[in-house]
Amino acid sequence: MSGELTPSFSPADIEAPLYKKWVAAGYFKADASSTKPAFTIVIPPPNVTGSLHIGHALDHTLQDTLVRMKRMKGFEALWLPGMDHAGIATQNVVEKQLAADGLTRHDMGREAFIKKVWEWKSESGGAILDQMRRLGDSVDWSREAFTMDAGLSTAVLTIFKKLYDQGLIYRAERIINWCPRCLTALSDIEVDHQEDAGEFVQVRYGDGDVQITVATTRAETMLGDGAVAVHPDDVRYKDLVGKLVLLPLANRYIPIIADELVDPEFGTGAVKVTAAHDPNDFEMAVRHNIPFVVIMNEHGVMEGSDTRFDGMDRFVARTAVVEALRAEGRIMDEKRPYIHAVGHCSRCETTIEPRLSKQWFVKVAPLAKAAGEAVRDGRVRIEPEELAPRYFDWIDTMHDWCISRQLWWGHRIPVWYGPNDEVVVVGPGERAPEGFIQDPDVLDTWFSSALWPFSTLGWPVQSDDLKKFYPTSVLVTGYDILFFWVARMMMFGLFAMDGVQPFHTIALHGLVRDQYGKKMSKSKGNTVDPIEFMDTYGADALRFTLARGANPGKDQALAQDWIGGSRNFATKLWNATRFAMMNGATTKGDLPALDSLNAIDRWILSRLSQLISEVDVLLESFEFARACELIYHFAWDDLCDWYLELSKESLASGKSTDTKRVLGFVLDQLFRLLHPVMPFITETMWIALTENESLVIADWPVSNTEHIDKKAEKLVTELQEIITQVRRFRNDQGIKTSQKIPARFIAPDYIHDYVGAMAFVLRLELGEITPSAHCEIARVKVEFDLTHSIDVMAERARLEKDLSTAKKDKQTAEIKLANAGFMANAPEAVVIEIRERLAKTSAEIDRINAQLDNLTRI
RNA sequence: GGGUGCUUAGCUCAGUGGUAGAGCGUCUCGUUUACACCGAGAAUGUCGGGGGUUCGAAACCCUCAGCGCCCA
Repeated sequence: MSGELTPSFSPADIEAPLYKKWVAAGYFKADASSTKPAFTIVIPPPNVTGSLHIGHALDHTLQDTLVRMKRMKGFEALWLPGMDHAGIATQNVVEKQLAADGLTRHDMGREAFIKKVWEWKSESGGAILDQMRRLGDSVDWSREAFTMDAGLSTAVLTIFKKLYDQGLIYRAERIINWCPRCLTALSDIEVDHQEDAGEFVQVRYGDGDVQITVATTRAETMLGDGAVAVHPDDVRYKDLVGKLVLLPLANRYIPIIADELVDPEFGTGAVKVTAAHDPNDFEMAVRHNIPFVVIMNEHGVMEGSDTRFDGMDRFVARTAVVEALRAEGRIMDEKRPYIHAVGHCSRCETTIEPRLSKQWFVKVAPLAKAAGEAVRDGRVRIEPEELAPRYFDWIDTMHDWCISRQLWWGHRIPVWYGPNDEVVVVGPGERAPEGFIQDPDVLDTWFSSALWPFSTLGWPVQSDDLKKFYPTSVLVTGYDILFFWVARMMMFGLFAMDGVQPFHTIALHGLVRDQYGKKMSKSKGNTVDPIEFMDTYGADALRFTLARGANPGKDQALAQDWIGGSRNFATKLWNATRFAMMNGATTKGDLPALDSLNAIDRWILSRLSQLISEVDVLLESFEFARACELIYHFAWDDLCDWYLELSKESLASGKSTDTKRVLGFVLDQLFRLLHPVMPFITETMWIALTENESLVIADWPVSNTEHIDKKAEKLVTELQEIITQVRRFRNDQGIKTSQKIPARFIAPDYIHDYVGAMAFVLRLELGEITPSAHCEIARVKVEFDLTHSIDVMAERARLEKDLSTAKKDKQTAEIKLANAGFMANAPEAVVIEIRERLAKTSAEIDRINAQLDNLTRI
């Protein structure tokens, strides 16, 4: 039912039906055969296990804002949704379910387990998709993608083979990050470094002439030591280098070597070399031909040390080893707790164990170089640019990427091994030779997400989608996954697409923090639920709050009160629109000629025109916060507090049909401008007002420079000053709002047309009066006939306050103008401005003094 | 250790050379024919400290202090 709005705004009643309508109408569906220019965003794929958290809500709000704006601007806008298979996370979820029945994945076997995961996905996966509908995401559901889909899997095989053939994928035995709980290798970025309270002990090795004390935080690994290393220039140990020293407990002799890697300042300047259990030690061991002694199994349990510690958990062994060493009098010093950074599995928080193991790696140097260049030469822009150094810092020093995972859920590595150690990479559509066995591992989840901007568009098939929508326009994401994801997409995108970058712009936003600016975390209990917020305040209020807080690359604090404030804004708009419609606001017919309009109408059109051009520029440059701020103040201050108030008299008297048309126009344009951020409420109000089909497919407003009217703006500013002055007077005098005061205006001609409007706002009764008090600004005087005598004290206080302000302003102006340097160097316009300020404040001071004189006479 | 950002009103934050701003909170008054999820008015700041550049600095430079994030 158009043409009417319910007396109160109820988000819950309008949101779901509107979303259904939009999807049914196909507004979000992009057409690859369209002749319109393309605008593409691929969604950062949420985990299939995930649900919508407040960070998604922010990320999606910003993307939806851009996509909706571009759609209105006439672009063929595609926002492509989808999900990530999230290898470890998903496997953990399903394994946990199995564990409830006392089963492990090994009990089921690989094939059955994977089937189980797919079942889980179809039953419980993707909860986030419905939550995205709540938020109003204008994604093209017909193109929904999943990283394990057939098409995307083909993309994975294709690029794996291409990388392998060019020597960019290799298999090697290296020290990798190992999670003893997930039982898989992890890449560097899947490891979180936390400050842990550990221990730092100094252990004396050797006896008699050959003794040396080493420092360690992982005493148990000494059982696997292959050497002791010192810095080559360290005079303390010069004589010991080359000698063999007794390794306690293990009762082996190991060499003392010299290597540049050792920091002579750290600890005793001598370090133990445990080649199989530490990446730095590994490097040294390779250089010095030190044997790799593996003393721990995949579960982090001691094994193979041939000591009594075998069979102990690594942490139990740590204590036991230290005690055993102490018993031998070999502990020279110990610090406990010793706070140092320790790696933890980002999925399960288990302490990472560096482990010697054979894994597949991507050789990143050439790929990273291209990814760096694409940003350096300007093909890809990072917004805000302050974050670019962080990108370079990472990409210029990136280590080779360990891509194999000892999991079952994911893209299985397409490498087959023959009976005589032959290695064959099997591309899409190819078959492995008879008798070959496939590598059991799967690829890191980020391997497939790195292909997202083109695998979702059909690659490796040269599809219409790929031709139309690649490269994508902008990637909107939090700076926290710049390394995880963005850098990898850059590397693979440039490689797979023959140097064509995956996106033109990387627009980074910050993180949502709690109301005190603290990081949200489950352990702190300060997380918030966007769904609850939408239930309470509506999706528009949540979206507006997030967009209003989104300064490029900056974190934002969020509190429930902020969202309440946005809900209030929505209510305000709703009520203003109801009021406008009750008073006949219309969008029918042409806008009246400018010269036939009164100054108030011309003023709001002028303000609107500036708003449109400013908001447009701001949204195009990802300045969501500033754009929202401008809209908020235009709507609340200019439109509601001033334009509607100043128009009430003419609307009530029915004398102006022009105002009804202008009001309709302003609302129409405002709704268009605000629609990308608050789609639901604007759509509802706009349809009621215009009786048109949908704002989603309406045109984006264009600023009309002819509407800019400085004269009208100056006049209305003057009206605002008078009105504020009179309000202060009434307030200070304690005159009730409801009490009408007989009054008259003494003002120049150009004000006369607006005296009625002002009197209405100020509740003044115009007529011939005997004045007993007055207010005055610049060229306008308002005289009142007060039935009771005025509060002289209050009036004196008010005037004296104004006087002191004016005097201070005058003084600053005088000082400037008396400054020879200022007069000589300041630009002409600034000098004129200061002169005008001086004149204005001088007149102000005279006027106030006269009023104060008058007051003493009363 | 390397990189990077921040320090402005009680709180959270805008503000890149010309009289210090917003939201929320606070105080006073008020139901006037859209709205109390409201209106009107008010208070609140040596813009972290110290130097410098400039006619003029919250902003540019140097320096000190504190906080944060990323990486090692």
